[in-house]
Amino acid sequence: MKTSEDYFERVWEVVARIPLGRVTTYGAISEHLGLKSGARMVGWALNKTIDMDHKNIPAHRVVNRLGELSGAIHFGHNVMRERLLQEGVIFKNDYCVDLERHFWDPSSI
DNA sequence: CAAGTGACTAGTG
DNA sequence: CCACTAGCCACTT
Repeated sequence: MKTSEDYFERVWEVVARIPLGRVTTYGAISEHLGLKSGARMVGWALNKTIDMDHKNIPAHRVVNRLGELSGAIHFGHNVMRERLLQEGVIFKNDYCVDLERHFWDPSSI
């Protein structure tokens, strides 16, 4: 628990910096944090977020590399989608956002 | 302690 | 973009 705790905090810090109406990917976050293949751990961190009621963390702005709302399973389908729609995110279909248009690079801050 | 699981990704065809 | 493989690491069983 202790080793991953710092990592979780870092993830939350990055996710909290995602501008409104923008999205990023698990891989981009993990890479920005220096982990070569920690994409799965990013998911874990966000899952913890829900458990702890970290609603300050806009986890709905994190999607997989294809722009799919892979997190909607744990978020509640409609919730994640509606939240993104409310922020003006364009969807390619019900389960996939337009990543080309809304992608935000964590390193660009 | 071994094997399975998961909000993943990159490489290859 | 699809299908398949391998790598990844914390956590659960």
